[in-house]
Amino acid sequence: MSYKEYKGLSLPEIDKTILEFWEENKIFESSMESRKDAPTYVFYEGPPSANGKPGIHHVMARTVKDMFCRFHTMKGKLVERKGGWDTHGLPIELSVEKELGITKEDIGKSITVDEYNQKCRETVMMYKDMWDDITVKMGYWVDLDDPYITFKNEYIESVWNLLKRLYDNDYLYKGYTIQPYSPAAGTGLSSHELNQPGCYKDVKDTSAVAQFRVIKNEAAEFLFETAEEDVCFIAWTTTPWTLPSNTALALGKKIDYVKVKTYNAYTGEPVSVILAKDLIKKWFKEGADELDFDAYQKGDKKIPYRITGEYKGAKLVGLRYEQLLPYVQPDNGDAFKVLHGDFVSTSDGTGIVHIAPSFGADDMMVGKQNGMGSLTLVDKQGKFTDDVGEFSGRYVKDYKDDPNYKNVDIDISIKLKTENKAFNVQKYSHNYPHCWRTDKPVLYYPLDSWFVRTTKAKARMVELNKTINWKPAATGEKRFGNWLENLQDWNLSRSRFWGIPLPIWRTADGTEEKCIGSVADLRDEVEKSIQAGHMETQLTKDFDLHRPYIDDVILTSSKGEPMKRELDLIDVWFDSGSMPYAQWHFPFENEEKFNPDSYRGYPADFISEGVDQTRGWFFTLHAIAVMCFDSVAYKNVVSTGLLQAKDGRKMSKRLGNTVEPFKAIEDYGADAIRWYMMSNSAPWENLKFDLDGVDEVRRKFFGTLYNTYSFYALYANVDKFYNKEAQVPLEKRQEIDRWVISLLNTLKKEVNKDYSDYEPSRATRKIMTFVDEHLSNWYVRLCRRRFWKGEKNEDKIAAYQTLYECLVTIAKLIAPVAPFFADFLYKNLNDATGAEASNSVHLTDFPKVEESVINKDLEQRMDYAQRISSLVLSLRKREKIRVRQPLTKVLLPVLDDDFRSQVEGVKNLILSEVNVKDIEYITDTSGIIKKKIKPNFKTLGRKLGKNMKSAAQLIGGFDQDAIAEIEKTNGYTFEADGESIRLTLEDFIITSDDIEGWLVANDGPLTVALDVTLTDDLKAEGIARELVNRIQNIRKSRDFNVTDRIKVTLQANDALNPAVNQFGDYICNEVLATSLDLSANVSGAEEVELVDDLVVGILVER
RNA sequence: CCCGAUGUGGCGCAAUUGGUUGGCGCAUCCGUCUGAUACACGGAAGGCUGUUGGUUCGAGUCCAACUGUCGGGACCA
Repeated sequence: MSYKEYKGLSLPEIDKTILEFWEENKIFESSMESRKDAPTYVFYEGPPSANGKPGIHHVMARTVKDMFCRFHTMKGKLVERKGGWDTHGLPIELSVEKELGITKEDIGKSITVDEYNQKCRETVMMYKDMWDDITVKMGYWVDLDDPYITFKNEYIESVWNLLKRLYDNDYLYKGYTIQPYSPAAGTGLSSHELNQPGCYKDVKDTSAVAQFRVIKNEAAEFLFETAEEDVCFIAWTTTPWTLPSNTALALGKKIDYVKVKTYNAYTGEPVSVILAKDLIKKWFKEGADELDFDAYQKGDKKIPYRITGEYKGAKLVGLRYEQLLPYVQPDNGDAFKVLHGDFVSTSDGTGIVHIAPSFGADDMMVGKQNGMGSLTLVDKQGKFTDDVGEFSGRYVKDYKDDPNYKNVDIDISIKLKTENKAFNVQKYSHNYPHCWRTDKPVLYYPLDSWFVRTTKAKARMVELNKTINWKPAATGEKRFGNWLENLQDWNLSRSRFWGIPLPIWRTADGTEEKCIGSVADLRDEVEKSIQAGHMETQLTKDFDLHRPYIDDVILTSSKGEPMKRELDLIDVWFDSGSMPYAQWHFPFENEEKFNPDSYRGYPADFISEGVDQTRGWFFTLHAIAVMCFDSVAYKNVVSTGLLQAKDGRKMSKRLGNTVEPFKAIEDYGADAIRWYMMSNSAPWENLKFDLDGVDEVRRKFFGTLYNTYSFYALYANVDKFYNKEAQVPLEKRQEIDRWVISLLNTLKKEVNKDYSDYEPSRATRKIMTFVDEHLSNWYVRLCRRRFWKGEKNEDKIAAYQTLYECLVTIAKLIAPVAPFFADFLYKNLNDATGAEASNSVHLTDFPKVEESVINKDLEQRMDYAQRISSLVLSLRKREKIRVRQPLTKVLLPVLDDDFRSQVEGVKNLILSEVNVKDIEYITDTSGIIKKKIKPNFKTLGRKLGKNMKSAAQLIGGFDQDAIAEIEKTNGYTFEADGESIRLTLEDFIITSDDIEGWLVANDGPLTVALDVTLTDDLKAEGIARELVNRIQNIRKSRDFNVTDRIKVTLQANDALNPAVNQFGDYICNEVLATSLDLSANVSGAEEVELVDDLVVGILVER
């Protein structure tokens, strides 16, 4: 079978061909089947939600996942890749509500919970086909046939089992917290919802500074100068409606406070107020401290004041004050006391903070810490309860769009003013969160919630995190590490409908509760309940564990009381954090995957998601693993960066700068996109995605590789080389063969290391350099003649074998990143030769390094050759001498014998590459080399330390004689601080960058001069080579076969005579001519310009 | 406001972990080869490494502050 040849490179075409091949031959399945008894490399797929369309950033994330799974498969591991779908959560509820045109309030009214959930179930998979499609098209190998789905009963049962484990180990508790709550929508809001654009709005509210009268007792004595003095703490609030619920004040221990004597602006009564010293200027007019107190009249614009005391906050802590609006007293703790709060600042307000524990998270916290009671005088509709006097029943904000709504904040302020309790009332503009659905202001409200006591496992979580290999490390140490250090308990409750129900049942009085850990347990409990008369029948076989059905399950307590389920659902993050276990329905099935003797399925060796999952999936996986199994959930984690538009901004539909993934793949091929993404920068950097960059990858990398293959295929077919011949031993091959094989093995080694270290950009860049610079632009270019010239002898076979090995190896090295092209290349080669048994590159093993063929001397030698050639070419260019014009010699200064012998080894390569006859080495003794000396800072730094500067200056001043002396004596003795320090040759870098009387070029330590003298012989040879070139061009333009013999006739011209006479045989040989004649009159000749001003006629006949 | 990442020719990225001549690709300009026809190859030009200060004999690299960008969190009185 011959090698396939193609008209041109089309990556999208290759995608299609290879996809078809994979499907027909079940390559993905085979790649796992063939490893089924091998050690595992465990990968977890973070489930996407199929209710949104896949974007180009998913291609990025999944390329990372795919490539490491493919790599480890090739390394001989069994890599199971179970796909999954995230099916619960708010986005799904929202899209359903949007589709049906309903809101949360309608659920249970205009639509039953049953119907609602049914709709969710359908919506969840809305774009599943599209996801499956992109998965296939981008070449992501993941098991789509048997994915885990978070809404399935099996999945839920596993989650319940985890919850039960937590419950049994005292990790679950019910408690109050202050959460954002929308009275208008009647629902709590997640911080996620609050962070949606537009939620924080600038609003003008009535703000009040209230006066809290200090109770004069022993502790407070020091504040009072006279018995009648009215001393008040003043505290500012932008939500006066919380004032009736005030139970404490908070200030900072270290903050300086003052007592200021003044008059109340509204009543004109004398009063002494306490506030932070830093904030005096905010509340008192400049110069008013000099006004006459007795002259003050009620209503004066400037109110006189005097500072009459100064105290540290610590001294005020513990003092008591009179309740501001005494409608109700708290019965659940102490009240009306001054506390210390860390959060108190003097950036605004008065430095004293009004605390209503029911309406602020900080308030709640500081209140709890100090045993304070709370008042919740606003109900869930957002109106005052019945015991708030004249305010009873009034809405604290306009939640009902009532045209007659009267602002309660204002009325409360007025009441305070008239009762001499308001120090200041004014409009205040600030940023306040609003419910994104109703557009109404949010309240912070105490809500019942179930919590996971993650704080209890904090130390262990921190400890185990240190064993995880994070890419990049900073994400694990800093971002995730800091987050763990500041861990709060995990609020598990969500008051929604579509999600996993909390499996906890309680008696009405809350004295007894049960946590259910499996369906079997549930059935047992139901059985008991039936006997107790709370239920009539056992659950059906396929009983849906979702709401509303589960809510109808009533259990029975030890005393025979009915127990009802806590209505909450759990946070969907718990769903996804449970996937290691729930995807296998553990512990009800697949226990062997979790067997500590083998651990074939747990924990994961590798996961990867976007960095935004740090506090999401990465955390929940970790938390659940640590709390339930005292284990990590993953050993290696790559957190990928953001995919931005090419202008560095976020991709968004609004800006119209999104890249459509299907179209991109259709246009450029999946591999170009994958390779671009992996090679452009490390996966955790943000990627500015630019299709021009993808196109560049296609041209430069895949184009070059394709051409290299095409070249190989063209000649190998002509020579019928199918790699059946015995391998020519390396020592019998040419040096350039040994070189490229050496480099290839170095490449294998490094790529293997980079892939193993999760460093795809390093690996891909090295491969690109090898393919472009070394394989194509050096090996193939220099060896081109070997492939088409002469018989199929040993040297030719060696060349084929060498190039074949390079190409096959490259196919394997790129297979994880560019799975389509890799298989295309591999199959084109291997299908023709049958050298390996595999019919796909993805079933082969990753190439093993042959250390014995790595020859660093050889690599360095060739590096010299490449660089010296480049220098000579640049000199030619500067002198405007074309490459086809041969020259006599290159001059090369030699500083040590090693260098000379290295160059000697590649001399012929250099000479033919740059078309020069000889290399002349010049040594010291010639006297024309100018040397330069430089300190070697790396070694000198240790020896000299502070004396570096003077040493560097001294060394810089060395002349040729001094340098010669150093070389002769192998060093130099340096005097400093009365000490003499012996420096060796190693401490200097001696180079030669000039040759007297010659034009030179240099590159680092290399220096090259070119003899540009042209003799008649050289000119004739130059012409001969130009002729060869022109005749070849004519052959090509006539579409002659590469093997056709020709007859050449030249229009006679004196300038051609020397060339034809001396180099006629050479010309004939090169162009496969049987004759080469000069004729005075050639008809049908092509007129061609040979060199400047020399036009000749050439006739080429078959 | 807090935390993290990041800032290197016009653009996208490197720099052996602190060593003195800061590389590569694209784009630009000028050329050139080829029995690989793929806009391939070569060359040139292009930089006060965000700013300021510090540590050090020596800083793109370490530290601090500031500043721009991105992300995460908090947003309260």
